[in-house]
Amino acid sequence: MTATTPEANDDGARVPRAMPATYEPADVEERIYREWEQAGHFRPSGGERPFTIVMPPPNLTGELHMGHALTVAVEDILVRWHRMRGDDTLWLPGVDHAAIAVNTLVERELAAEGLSRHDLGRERFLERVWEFVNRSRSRISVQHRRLGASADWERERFTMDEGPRRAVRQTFVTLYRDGLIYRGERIINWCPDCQTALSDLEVEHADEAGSFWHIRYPLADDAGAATDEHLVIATTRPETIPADTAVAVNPEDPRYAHLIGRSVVVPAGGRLVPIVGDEAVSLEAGSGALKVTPGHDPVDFEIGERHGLPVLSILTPDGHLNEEAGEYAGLERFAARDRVVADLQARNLLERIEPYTHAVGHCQRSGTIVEPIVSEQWFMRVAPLARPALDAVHEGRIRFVPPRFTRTYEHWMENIRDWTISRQIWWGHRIPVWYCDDCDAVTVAVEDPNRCGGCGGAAIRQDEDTLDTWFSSALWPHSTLGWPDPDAPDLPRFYPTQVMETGYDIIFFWVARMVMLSLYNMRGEVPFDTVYLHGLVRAEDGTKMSKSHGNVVDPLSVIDRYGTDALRYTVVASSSPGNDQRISDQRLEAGRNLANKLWNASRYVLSMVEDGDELALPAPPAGADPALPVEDRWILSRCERLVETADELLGKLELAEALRQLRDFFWEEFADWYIELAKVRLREGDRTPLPVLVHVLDRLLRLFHPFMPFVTEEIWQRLVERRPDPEAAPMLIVARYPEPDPAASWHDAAAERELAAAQDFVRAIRNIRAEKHVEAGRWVAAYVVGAEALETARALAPAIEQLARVRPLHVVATADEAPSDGVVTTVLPVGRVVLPLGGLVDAEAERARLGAQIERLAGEIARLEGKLANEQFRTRAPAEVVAKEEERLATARQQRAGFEGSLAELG
RNA sequence: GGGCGAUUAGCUCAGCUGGCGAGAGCGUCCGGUUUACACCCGGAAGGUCGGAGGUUCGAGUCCUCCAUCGCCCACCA
Repeated sequence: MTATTPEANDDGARVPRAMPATYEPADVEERIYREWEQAGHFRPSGGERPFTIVMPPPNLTGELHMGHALTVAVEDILVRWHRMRGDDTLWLPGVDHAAIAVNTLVERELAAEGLSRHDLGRERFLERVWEFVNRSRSRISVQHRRLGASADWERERFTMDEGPRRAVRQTFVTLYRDGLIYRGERIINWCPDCQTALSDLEVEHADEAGSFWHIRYPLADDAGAATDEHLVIATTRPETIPADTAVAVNPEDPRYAHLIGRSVVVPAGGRLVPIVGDEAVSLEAGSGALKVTPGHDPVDFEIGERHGLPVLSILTPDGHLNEEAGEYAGLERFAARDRVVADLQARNLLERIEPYTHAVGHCQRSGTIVEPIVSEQWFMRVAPLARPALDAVHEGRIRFVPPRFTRTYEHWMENIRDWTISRQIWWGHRIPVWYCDDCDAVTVAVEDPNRCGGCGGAAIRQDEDTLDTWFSSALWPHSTLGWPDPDAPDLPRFYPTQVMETGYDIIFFWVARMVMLSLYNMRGEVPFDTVYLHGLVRAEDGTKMSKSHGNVVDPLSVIDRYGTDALRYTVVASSSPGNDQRISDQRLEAGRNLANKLWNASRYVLSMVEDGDELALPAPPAGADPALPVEDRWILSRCERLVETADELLGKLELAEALRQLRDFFWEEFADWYIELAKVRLREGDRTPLPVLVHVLDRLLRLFHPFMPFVTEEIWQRLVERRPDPEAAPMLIVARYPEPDPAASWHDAAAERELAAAQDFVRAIRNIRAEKHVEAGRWVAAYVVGAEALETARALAPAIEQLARVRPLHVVATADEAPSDGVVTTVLPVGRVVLPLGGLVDAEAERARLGAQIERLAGEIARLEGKLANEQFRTRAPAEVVAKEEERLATARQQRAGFEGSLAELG
């Protein structure tokens, strides 16, 4: 609690800690974070409404990406906001095991030692992985702390821990029993580099320039010998020719229909295969005849099934051709392609080569070109799960922000295909299935069995494969809360969670699957009600950040340079949901500058406070207290409106807009105007602005805190040394967030109007000074002619003098009372300002200036007159719009008359 | 082949259900050691809101078409 206890000197008097002139995040952040953590403020407080966020798994590779930093920032903002509102907030940090990525990294480490995982064997390999993972995990939690994540670290969840592992197994078993998980031989995507099966989602298609080889397939005669006739077949993958088991043509195709039933000689390998007719063959594409390679092409696989064709597999797991490929056996797949082409050419079977650009599937992880191969894998039948997942969105039980992603989600769900869930890697949740050496039974169980569920024999072996990482990720919202433990206390309290925050690139991988499997496991209860999707964070040049481009901006180095608050500000203020943003030093500087400005404005306010100052703000009467100076009533009114705006925007998850509003109020109204106005009084020994300064500062710190937690906490703790929190909150993180006052007691429209008038006067004078190059240090006399704003101008005269650097300031009621010789005049809607600048004024120039103003106003008047003369406008536009235009017209006319008067006086 | 997004000041972007005399930050220009802050203060310049139609009293905002850029989905060889 040292932070809330001011240092005492020998007399026991309070000695406020010094505040350096520049805010230094590095001196503050780590200490503040420890204070929060030690005080236990990250744990649920037991408030009435639960608010839950489960932190998305960061990248276990140990690198922190900007996208994840944004996720953490947004979630932390929401968590802090809810916590300050008294909600029972639970934020569980978690790590998923990122199976393929980790596997690859560890294998790479091994390769550097000249080893492969097979040299180590499963057990020793997994030991290596755990070493790696533990290193990464500690790095990850440090990273999150530095981002300011106010999560309950003591309850960190890792999907490979016991609890989540039970959840994975339980889900697998239930799905299996419900017939939604099955094992089968299908054509799947295979990455020869990662040497595992991949789901469709993990394959990224990219257009690549390649070739279209047009190849002659000789027709065979009845005896099976090649004839001189041939069929031309086009392919982009000649290396698969040895696996051809048929040629297919469209039965409607007049060119080829008569050939159905005959055979061709496969030009590589020489096997004799039939010509079949199949509707799937396009009449337009290629040459119209298709080579059928069921072992290495998904379309062909289906054709093969329809015609009972044999399936030939000619690829080894690492992408070489196997003995089925005959003379090409042992060649790497692309070397084989070249060889096949060369052979065909030599035998005059290559008709032509056409340049061709087509989509090629790449492994998301390794970038290697994936191969479709036939393999025995585990699959999840997702169509039955998709139905309730669609309903949940249709019925509005889950809402997307921004809503346009609803369609993306629906489209995917409606066209969903079975999910390949088994992976041939070792790190991951092992498939809870055991096979028996003595019988055909498979045992599927949550607990490791010791005998076969079929024959009871002890000779059982567990399936070697592991599950797709996204399988366990899909359980995240409930598995982290303790499911399937029936006594898990968090589950009934904190499930469903409220907001799921993530990048839109991950809707299918994660969001959709969380919805499906959570609904399934949680008896139809949705995992979260809102999916908030942020855009991608791009590099300064607009390209995607990637290591190969070398344009990755590391959040930690940004924090080192600018501070966490600056990073959070930048990344949140410039992000609207679903839209990408670019990050640059310039933007980060803006964030740092704001933190510094907060620091300095606070420094000023706090430096003004002395022992014995009255800091309590009188409670507002039903209306704002007319006894208070107008600027006090103004800022209090504006501040109340800010609270209302922030409340509304945060409720709508419009974080960026809320932050902009906070910034604008703080900088432009509080710092630039109110503090400057207050200085005038304080210099004269009037202490009455202090309660207002302290009050507004206090509200601002609270409002800003979720966004910029460190600088606000550091300041606030110094603030409460001077004026304790009314609710005795020990730290800002658990102080009360400002909420709108239902009575709107501080609203004061009159004060807002009056102060706006004073601002107009000041700006007009400053404008004239700048335009006429009056030296900034020089004090000149000025006249303010105010009709309705007269009283305000009088009351604020000392402030206007100070802010506009005019002295003496004459506040007069009519223009006659101001001089007209050697003056510069500006007519405002609220009155006019007259600056007698004598020798500085060139009468000719002033005439021109006034003339230009008159002309500008004349244009506006004409426009408004035209609009108001339009009967259609008067009848169809809402009355208040018409009234507004009429008022504008009146004001413009009045202003013009004022300028014309000044012009006439000039002669 | 389908779908989505972007196009607003020199740059990066806000502008929610149509009322906008279109905003911000950075940059530019002019002027400032006013004892919180030069990571600052004051002032200014700068946009026919990608193009063409349409709906409307009124369009940056809604509709149609087009152009450019980007993304996602898709088994067409």
